[in-house]
Amino acid sequence: MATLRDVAREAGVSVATASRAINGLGNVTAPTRAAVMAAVKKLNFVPHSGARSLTRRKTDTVGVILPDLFGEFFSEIIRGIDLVAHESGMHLLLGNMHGSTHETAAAIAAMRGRVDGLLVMPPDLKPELLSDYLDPALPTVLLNYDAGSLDLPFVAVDNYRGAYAMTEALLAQGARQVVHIAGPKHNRDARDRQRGFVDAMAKIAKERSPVILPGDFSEESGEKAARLIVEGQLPADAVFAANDQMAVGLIAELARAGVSVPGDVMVAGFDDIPLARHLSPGLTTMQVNIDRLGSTGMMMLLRLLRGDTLAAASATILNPNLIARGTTASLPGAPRASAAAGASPT
Amino acid sequence: MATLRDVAREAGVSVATASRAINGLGNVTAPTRAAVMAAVKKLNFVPHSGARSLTRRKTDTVGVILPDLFGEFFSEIIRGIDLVAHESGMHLLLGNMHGSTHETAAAIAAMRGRVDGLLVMPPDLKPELLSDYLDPALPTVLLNYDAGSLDLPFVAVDNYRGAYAMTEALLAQGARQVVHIAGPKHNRDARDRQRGFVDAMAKIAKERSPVILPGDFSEESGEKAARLIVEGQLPADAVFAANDQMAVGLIAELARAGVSVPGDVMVAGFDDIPLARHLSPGLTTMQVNIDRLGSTGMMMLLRLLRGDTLAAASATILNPNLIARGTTASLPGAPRASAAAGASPT
DNA sequence: TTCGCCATTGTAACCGGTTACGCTGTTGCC
DNA sequence: GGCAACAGCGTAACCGGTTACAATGGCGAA
Repeated sequence: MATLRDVAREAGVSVATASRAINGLGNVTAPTRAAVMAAVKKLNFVPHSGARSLTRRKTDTVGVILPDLFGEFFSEIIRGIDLVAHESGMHLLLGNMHGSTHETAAAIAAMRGRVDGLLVMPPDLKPELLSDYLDPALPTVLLNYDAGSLDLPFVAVDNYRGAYAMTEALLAQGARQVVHIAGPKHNRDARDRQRGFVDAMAKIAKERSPVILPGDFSEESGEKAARLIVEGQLPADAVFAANDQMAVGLIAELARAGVSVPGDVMVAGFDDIPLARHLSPGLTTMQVNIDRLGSTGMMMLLRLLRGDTLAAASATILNPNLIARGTTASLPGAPRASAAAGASPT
Repeated sequence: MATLRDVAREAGVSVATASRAINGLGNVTAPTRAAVMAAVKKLNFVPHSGARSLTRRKTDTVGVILPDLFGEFFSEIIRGIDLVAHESGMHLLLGNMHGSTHETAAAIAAMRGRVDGLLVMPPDLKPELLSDYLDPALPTVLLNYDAGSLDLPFVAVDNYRGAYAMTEALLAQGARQVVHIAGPKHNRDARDRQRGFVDAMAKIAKERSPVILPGDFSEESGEKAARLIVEGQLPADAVFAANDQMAVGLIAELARAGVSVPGDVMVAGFDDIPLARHLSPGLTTMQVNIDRLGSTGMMMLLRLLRGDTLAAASATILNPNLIARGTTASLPGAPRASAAAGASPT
């Protein structure tokens, strides 16, 4: 592979001039530049980005560290990030912590010297640990994580409010026995959603103590919950799953057992994965514009890179909105929710 | 940020020794190593991967260039790649050609010096162009692209055979008027699938000339096709869409018009996106293990990086397999396809 | 004609690591 | 005791670019 020195020799100029000509700096005569460009073509020279970024102290790359790459959630985040990164000519270096704390540290360390900034989504990490791993000199934006005590900008979804609103809506729809299927214990989203559920129940339906089943965001945990209900061990006329995945499993298992949704049991999820609107009946859920999580985070990071100092105060909270569909539509006498996408129940 | 020289000074040794101690090379005394490590801790030193890879001429990173990041297809590919990349401690640098040929060149050029190898998926690029862009010195594996004349290893899905088999199955199921919704004209997958359809029709159902509607892999083109059928302009008792996305749109629109699937029209897709099994009735489709496309490609690339010279002959062709579900289940008298996932119709 | 200024170009230091090579001091052996 | 072999460590060159600074030369002004 040709290097800049090769090009310079071929064009009969110095490396400095060759570099200037290639990068379009002003002070190069037209004929000189032409000679350099000819040499570039001839030798098939492509600049070595690694070397360039070493001296420029700028890589035009942002590191993205996600807990996993499984499923659509992450795919959408990456797409959102890429959308705005691409506009500013930035590249994406993907790191994957594969769920392990140890790997998180490794992933972050491996980014040193290859990225200008970091987008990190650490759903089940303690803030203290996180600050140990992060390099304070490296602009960093947290995704879907309320930094809390940490002085870091972040963008997150208001899971609490979303869950609260969904619970409210179910009760307004006439549900009397609302069961919540929770997500993984250590997962922040899951915990916030559960809190929203509990608080809404406490506020609106004091007399009924909230029932919470354990889950782990997988279809299987939804199925498990369904079996409890089917076998009659758990009276329920509405189930609010902490994510759509579980709701899907739940519905499938209920269908197998001949339980009608929403006739016998209403079901609601959280996330609005594309599958949700394709089920029949459609799944009522909290729409989170996942790609906006990524694009907003990336925009914040770009501002940091430009030198704007975002205070921790500059956190962005995205509000999910309720999409009412068929799975919560039919309690007799209850107001019938619109099936139109984007419609809000209030 | 601390550099290696800082560490060396702090530990009272030379940079060479510091480097050796940190990298665990043999010839360093235990006390010396301990001193270096103490300095590393104290200064919070993290090696600068950019600099390291410059001299090592090795980046431990592979570049992944995809036509786009939209939808699950790419997400699954990335997941497959990451799966095996992660095992070998490799990082992923994502490039996105955003559909434009010009950007493809830019994306490939930007990888120079930041990656050890390349995984490229250029669905609508001419081989000649591709070879212009690619650096022959950089190990490269093509994804989902038959390199043809190019002397490059690749991994691809046998779209032709898959489409052929699906068409066969529809006819065996009793269909008489099979319509194919094609994908984008310039897309290789789409063209191969169309060829498979045409050839199967020619072979098995000579008398019926194959009907082909244009499409672009989007749900909308499926809906458009549905409207043609509903309005009676196009007699059809079976539709084979070139991908699941279009099949989904088709089914939704047919449902709105009150056309029964599979009662009035059978429907089949291609890809087996997760949504497919969640529709009711389930969508019959050709299962492509998309993640395997990525993981297989990555494994081939790793072999190249290890120095094995794969001849172009080492291409891998993945065979899709037919998943029969509800949307092709009900022509009277026809053998009823099993709804079990993974079942083959023969 | 001579001087100074400016535009163009070259020399060389540097980014932050790795590593070939050489130096030193110990140890083993005759 | 003398010498070779060798382990541990340091010096400095290098990876492939960028860029501060100096050198050169052409031009207009005095």
